[in-house]
Amino acid sequence: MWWHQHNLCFRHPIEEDYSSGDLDKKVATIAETDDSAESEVIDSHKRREILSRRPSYRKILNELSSDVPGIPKIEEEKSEEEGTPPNIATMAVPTSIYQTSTGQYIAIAQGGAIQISNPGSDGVQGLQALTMTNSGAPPPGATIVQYAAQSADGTQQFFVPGSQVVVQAATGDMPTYQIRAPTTALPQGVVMAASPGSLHSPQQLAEEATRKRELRLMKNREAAKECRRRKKEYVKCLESRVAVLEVQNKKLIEELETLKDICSPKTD
DNA sequence: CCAACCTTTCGTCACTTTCG
DNA sequence: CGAAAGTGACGAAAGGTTGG
Repeated sequence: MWWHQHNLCFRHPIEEDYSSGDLDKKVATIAETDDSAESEVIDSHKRREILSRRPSYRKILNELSSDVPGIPKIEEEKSEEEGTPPNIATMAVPTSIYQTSTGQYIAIAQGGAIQISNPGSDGVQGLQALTMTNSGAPPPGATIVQYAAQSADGTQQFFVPGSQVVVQAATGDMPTYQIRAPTTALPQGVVMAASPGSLHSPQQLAEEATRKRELRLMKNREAAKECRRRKKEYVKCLESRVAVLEVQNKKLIEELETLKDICSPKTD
């Protein structure tokens, strides 16, 4: 059965119909019916070693666009790196704005409201409002705030100066953010995560490892989304280029026929 | 109506490429 | 050179389609 999978997977991605998902399905079905999982992994590795990669979609499309003026380039996203994102400006007088290690912005207003924005999002869902459940003195434990995040489910941790540490305490559809008292004071505006050197117990190390894994998975999830978006854009670009070339080809054929008629008029 | 099949979308892993 | 980003492959899940 492996020959089948090899044949499928060795097809160059550009040659495939991206809108069709049955290829994945067929491969999956083949994998499921194979009773040797170990050989599958080994074979998968061999196949990947043999597979040659081609440049990224962004690179290909940008090369295409440099050749053909009509094709737009895929722009690098810069908004998250150039100061406060636009949607932050709509907030109600935040006293502090922080950026997490994953690029999210967190603003804490004087009234205790917390807003989290995802700079990479489309702006509609990028801003989420949180309301702290305590407005006075914090309890000995933690203040739990919740928000309905559509994309972020990785664990994050960052410090809020003067009083608290914000920890994303749970993963899943409804992550929980906890505002905790920090063990040490941090300077204003510093955003940092717990470093391995500051951890002591095996449990803390395990939590740190879990946090890192969640962060990595979240980043990879977002990267995969972005990659698929670029791939779609790339395919659209190719399709439009095909359409343009077909029109050009048709015109050239017509022109050729006209010239033929002129050069060799019929003698009837 | 429902089971079987198809299509699409998404998360994850493993690996490659890019960047500082 | 290591970290981060990008991407192909894979599997799962959900929704759509179709024939009995």
